[in-house]
Formats: sequence, C-alpha cells, structure tokens
Amino acid sequence: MPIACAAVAEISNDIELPAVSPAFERIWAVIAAIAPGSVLSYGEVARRAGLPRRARMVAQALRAAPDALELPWHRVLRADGRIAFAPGSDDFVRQCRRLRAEGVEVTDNGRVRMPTAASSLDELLWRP
DNA sequence: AACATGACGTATT
DNA sequence: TAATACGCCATGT
Repeated sequence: MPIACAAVAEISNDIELPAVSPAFERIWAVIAAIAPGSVLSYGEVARRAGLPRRARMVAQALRAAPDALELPWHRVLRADGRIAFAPGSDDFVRQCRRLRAEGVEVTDNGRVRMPTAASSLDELLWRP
C-alpha cells in the first residue's frame, strides 16, 4: 500500500466522522500522492481514483477533507489550469501563495501551465 | 419526483 | 484566450 494511502487510511480511521465515503478516501489518497511542485486537474484526480466523470465529487471530497489530513489541496486545479476559487477571494490568494511557495508558476489571473500529453511524453523520452 | 447548486469538463464560436 | 452552452454527478430542498 502506497505511503500516502496508508496515511489517509490511518488518519481517517482516527478521525471519526459520519461514515466517510470510501470514494472520498480514494480521492484523498490520490491528492495526498501529488508530488510537490506538480499539479493535477479535478478530472484527472477523479480518473486516478477510479471515478471517471466525477470531477465535481473531487471538489466535494476536498470540502469535506478533515484538516488533520493536511492534504496538498492547492495542487488541484481546473482542467484549463485555472484556480477554481473566485479570483481575488481569500482562498484564491492562499492557493496562489502555496503554489508559488513550491516553485509553481502562477500568472496574475491565477493560471498554471498544465502538463499536456505531448509535454509529458517529451519529459519521459528526452530525460537523459 | 423535481429542481437548484457546486473548489468541474468539453465543445463550439 | 475568452465567453457561452450544455453535460455530468452527488447532495440538499
């Protein structure tokens, strides 16, 4: 079992709340596994959690996530690379800060260059 | 059962 | 790139 999964499992067992959905736990595990400095879209998180077409559920899972999990929620963006929160809102600003703090380029509009299929492939193939 | 609401996605213009 | 429209899916009324 991946470390991130174990952490989520342990903590979410610890925290007793209204019977946390197993789907939420899988989503949390995927988010916990996002490497610092990289980002994922809501839809991609859903797919990796085995829940295709359930991007909105990822949003729910994030809202419901216990603080104790300390998920890297700031690494989850919309599919077009924009921050999901309303521009200028506190959450929006917080997310910008946290992303920049780990080296992610964020435009003033709150947009991040998302990895394209091509760029990811280049990463793999051109790596020395 | 019907409708509104979201930290969403995709296609189209 | 931006605006719009529509699709999707869980929840709450």
